[in-house]
Amino acid sequence: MKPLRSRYTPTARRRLATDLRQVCMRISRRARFENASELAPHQFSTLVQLEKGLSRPGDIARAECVSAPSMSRTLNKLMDLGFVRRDDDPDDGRAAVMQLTPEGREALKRVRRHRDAWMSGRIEHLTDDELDVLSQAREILARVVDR
Amino acid sequence: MKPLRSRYTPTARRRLATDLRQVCMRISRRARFENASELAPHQFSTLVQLEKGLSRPGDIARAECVSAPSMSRTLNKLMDLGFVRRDDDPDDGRAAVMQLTPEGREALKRVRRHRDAWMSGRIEHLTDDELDVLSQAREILARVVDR
DNA sequence: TATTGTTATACTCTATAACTATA
DNA sequence: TATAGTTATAGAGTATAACAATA
Repeated sequence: MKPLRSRYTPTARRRLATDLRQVCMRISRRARFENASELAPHQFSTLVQLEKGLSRPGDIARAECVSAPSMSRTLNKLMDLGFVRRDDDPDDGRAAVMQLTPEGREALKRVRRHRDAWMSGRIEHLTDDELDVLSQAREILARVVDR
Repeated sequence: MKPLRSRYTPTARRRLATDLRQVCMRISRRARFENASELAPHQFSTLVQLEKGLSRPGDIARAECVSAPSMSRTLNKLMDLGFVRRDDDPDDGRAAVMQLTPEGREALKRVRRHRDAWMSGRIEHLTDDELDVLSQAREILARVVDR
């Protein structure tokens, strides 16, 4: 809860917000560039939706905020790459059931491994005190981004 | 400097790196969605290069890792929007000198203001102790991303 | 008649190759 | 001959509209 009197003025809070946003966006950009050739951004995030358990093309399109025809095309491409499998829904003749193949899971793992390796290299040289700060920050930021 | 004995095992460090990367990418993604209709990503980052002082189309293309024709097209669009101005280089008849217009600066400011407003809303409710952690984390992360 | 998904078509961003103008 | 930039053309992702099949 925000106390009535805070050491942080509105200006200081705004400044902190700006700095945090910028540094997060720069980290994100750099991490994304690692192994960027493995999967295009829309392909990666589509695989993530499948990993989360979404299986219907329409649901995935809505989750990714793209049109149904775009998702149709993306899923076709991912099937060509062998990362996604399509089956007919036994309960609804109109619907399709998409799922990750083992190769698709491996592709996700490879991309994440590269990104994580880059980030690990960044924090490698930090002191325990600095790691303590980042460890607490991780928890606060995770809480804050979701609410 | 990394001490010889650390409370952080290699596994704990890897876990921290992964968590930090993920939360930064999620914050980045959400912030980017704020006012996403104002400028496309490639337009925004091109304006940022001009803001940094780059003026030659070729230099900007290299900085953005896109081809010269792509940058040519992007700059034409930004000129149509009134965000960028083009002059001939007086010293080199082949070259062009691009610069931000006041409208271009305003557009950058608007996008950043929306993103910052989103981030400010996220940290608004935090306690002073939590803000202290984030304030220290901001400094550590900024140092770490550049090196 | 509504819903799921694809096909048809067009627009944008990207690239490579070819071109113009200048150094 | 090399460099700066544009034009020509093609490939990929996106959208809307129209369509097929099923509920």
